[in-house]
Order: sequence, then structure tokens, then C-alpha cells
Amino acid sequence: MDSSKKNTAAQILDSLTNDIISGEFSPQQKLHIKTLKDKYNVGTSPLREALSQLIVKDLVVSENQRGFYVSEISIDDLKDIYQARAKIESLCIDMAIEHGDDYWEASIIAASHRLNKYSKLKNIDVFEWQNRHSLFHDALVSGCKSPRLLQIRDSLFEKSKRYRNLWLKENVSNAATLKINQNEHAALMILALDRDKKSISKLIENHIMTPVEIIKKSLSQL
Amino acid sequence: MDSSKKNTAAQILDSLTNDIISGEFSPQQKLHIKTLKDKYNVGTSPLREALSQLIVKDLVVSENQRGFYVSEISIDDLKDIYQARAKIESLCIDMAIEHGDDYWEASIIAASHRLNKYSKLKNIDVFEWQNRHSLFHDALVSGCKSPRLLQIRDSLFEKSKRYRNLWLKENVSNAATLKINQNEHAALMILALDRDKKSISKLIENHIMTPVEIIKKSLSQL
DNA sequence: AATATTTAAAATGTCGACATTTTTGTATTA
DNA sequence: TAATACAAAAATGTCGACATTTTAAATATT
Repeated sequence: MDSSKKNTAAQILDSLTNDIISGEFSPQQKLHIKTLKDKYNVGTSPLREALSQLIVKDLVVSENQRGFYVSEISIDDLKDIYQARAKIESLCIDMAIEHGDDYWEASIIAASHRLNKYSKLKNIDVFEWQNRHSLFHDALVSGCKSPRLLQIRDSLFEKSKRYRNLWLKENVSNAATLKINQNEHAALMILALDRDKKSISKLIENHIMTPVEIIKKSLSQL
Repeated sequence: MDSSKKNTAAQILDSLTNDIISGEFSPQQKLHIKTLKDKYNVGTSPLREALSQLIVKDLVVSENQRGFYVSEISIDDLKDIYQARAKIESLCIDMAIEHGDDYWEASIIAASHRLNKYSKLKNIDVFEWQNRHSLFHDALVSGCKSPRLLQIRDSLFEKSKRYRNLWLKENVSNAATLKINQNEHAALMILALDRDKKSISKLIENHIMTPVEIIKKSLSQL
């Protein structure tokens, strides 16, 4: 929606979002205006505009006259976000099965192939794997033509990244979990092409909830 | 989260939100900084902070160096929002049935009673009726203990208000539609207490989608 | 010594000013 | 007359300054 080049506020929003999600700024950490101004080399206005947007995105909280803080994380919130993600993802896939056409089916097969091929490599770059993994799931829901639901899906995914990154800091994905994942992805594709709503609903919910227990452990020893 | 009194930015956010949802500002209308500053008697910073938040809430769009506009409305968006609302509401009720206790059941019965009594009055104040109507639906989903899903529900409802108000400007709710509504509400309560997920899911989706066709007509003759 | 009070320092939130860009209006040219 | 080029006006987005509030430190009090 912007005319080619972003203004300062939008740029800072990107940087801040990243720095919060990546964990560079810790949960509940105070975000001093002065410090941020120096760090990002900007003035007050665009910085505060970015922070205002982060409030709506639930990544920042503020108290009048007491400044901005990175929003807190908790096991309850972890569970809630992943639960919500699971339900929304299921809903999107359900609607995709309802409305998806040949192109939808083809995009799933293509994305599955790309993920499959990469998963069989010896040295896997986590970043690239995550990318192909995301694209596979994007393909599954792409048949759902509801912009609003897809937008909700995106925003929940963004929130969940905080927890996932927290966990990735300590753990590297091992071969065993990867194998389980791979089997589930294969099953997801088949069920989607079979248009088996009921089965895929259960599977996708479980698939998304899988990391919760692991992250919960990392989180509780903090 | 704020310490008792709101700052200017938060106040302006409320005012602007209201003025957009109520239709005082038309869709796609340019929001001149100078004009708004005069209207609300504020400076640049808090105003722009509020506008920034409205962007994330999808009520405002902006283009770099070309200012802010009230976000557009369309029949497609109308349908999408109501469809999303219907699905989310269904999901919330589903989870409420899963987790709701005696207090949840009681709150439904109470809210139903208050709505019922008021609906039977001769002179109905639309505002009060809407209030009791909202509270009844709130009671239904209140058993769903997912803060995130309820938050999503709220934000979708806020977006849908724009369309609803647009329609209310021309139409006054007539007795016939009110009667249908009343029957549906009674059915909703019974199904909730019976914990009949499948039936209530269908009914709530239809119930929420009901106004779409009427609003669509109002919208297309604009 | 622990609590309360005063004082100083730091931080927040709001304002108007200003440079830059866009828009509008006018004149010029084909 | 339509299209283009130019000039003036208006609007946007960013900055630092400043009043007000909060926080921290220093001093006094029981």
C-alpha cells in the first residue's frame, strides 16, 4: 500500500518487530525511548509510531507516563497461541478443501516435493528448511480464499515465532523429530488431495501442537 | 494496562475509531493531518500515533508521503468479514461447550432472559437492544477460555460494525426480523445447554450471516 | 537501622518548526 | 484544444525542544 519506498516509521517497525521476535529484546524488557533513538538513529515521532503499532500487534505494552515494554510471555500464552493457530489452520484448510481447484492441488504437490527433496539432504540449513516448510503449509491453506482468516493466521504465526525462536536458541532440530514431521507432511498432502476434512483437521491440529511440549520445557527452565 | 488516565494518543484513538466505525468519516475519505488536529485539538505526534494504530486495525490505510485514508469497504470484504466472524464464533462456542461449567450455563440463561424480556417491550430502544443482544452472544462464547480467539472475535466484530452501521442509517429493525432473531436465540440457548456442537455450529453460522444479504443491498445502492 | 521526606536526575509525551514531497493552478507550447 | 512544463501552495513526515511526571538518590526522622 505504500508508494515504493517506506518511511522511517515503517522501517523501524520492521526492525523492532524482528528484534522482539528474535529475542534480542527480552520479554518485559523496558524499551527506553532514548536508547531506541540511538540504536536506530531516528527521532521521536517515527519511533513512537512504530511502538504504537506494536501495541496493537501485542508485541509491546505501554503504561501512560511509564513507557513501553516488550510484552510478556508465559506458558499459558504459549498454549493459547498454538491452540488458536491449530484451530485457525484447521479452519483455513477446511475452507481450502471446500473451494480449492486444480491449481491449489498442484501447488500443494509442488511445495511438498520441494520440502521432501530438501529434507533428504545431509546438511540441512535450518533457515532454508523452515522456509520450505512454511511454503508447504501456505500451499495447503492457499485454497482458502478468505483474506481475513489468512491475515489472522499470519498474525498468530508471527506471535508464535517468539516462542519458537526462544526454543531454537537452545535446541537444534534432531533427525527423529524431522522424520516424524516428514511423515505427517506426506499424510497431510494425501488427505488434502482426498478432500478428507475430518481426518486432516485432526492431523493438522496435532501437527501444529507438537512443538508446544518441547517449548514448554525450555520455557519453564528460564 | 495504562495507569488510570489515558494519554492523548489513546484518547484520539478512541475518537477516531468511533468516527470511522460510525461512518462520520466515509470509506476512502482523506484524513488530513491539519484538519484532524483542529477537530480534536491535538498536536501532530499523538494524532499520528493513533492513525498508526488504526492502520494495524485495518480501519485506515496510508501511503508514504501521501497521507492517511479511511480504508475502503466492499461487498467482497463485507462477505469475508461476516464469513470469518461466523466461523470464529462457531469455533468459540465449540470450545465453550467443551470447557463450559455451571457458571457458563447460568450466564447464558441470565443473558437470554434479559434479552427476551426487552424484546417483548413495545417501544424498543435499538441501542439497548443491541447491548443486550451482544451480551447474550458474549455469554455463549464466554466458556471458551482462549483469550486470543476472543480477541480475534472482538476485532472482527469491530470491523463488521462499519457495515452494520452503514445499514442502520437507512433501515430500522422491523418486527419480523426481530421475531426470527428471537427464535434463533432461544434455539441457540437450548443447543448450548444440550452441548450439541454440530447443530449449534450450523445455526450460529447462519445466524451471523443473516444480515449480509440485507447490508449487501444497502451497499450496492451507494 | 528502618522508614519517611526532600531533592535531584531521568524519562515520557506533546508541541510547533522545518525540510521535502505532493498537489494544485497557471502559463506555455504543439 | 489538449498536452506539457513550470511555479505556487499545501500537505506530509521528521526533528529537537520543553513541560510534566516518574524514578532514583540523598537526607532527615522516629
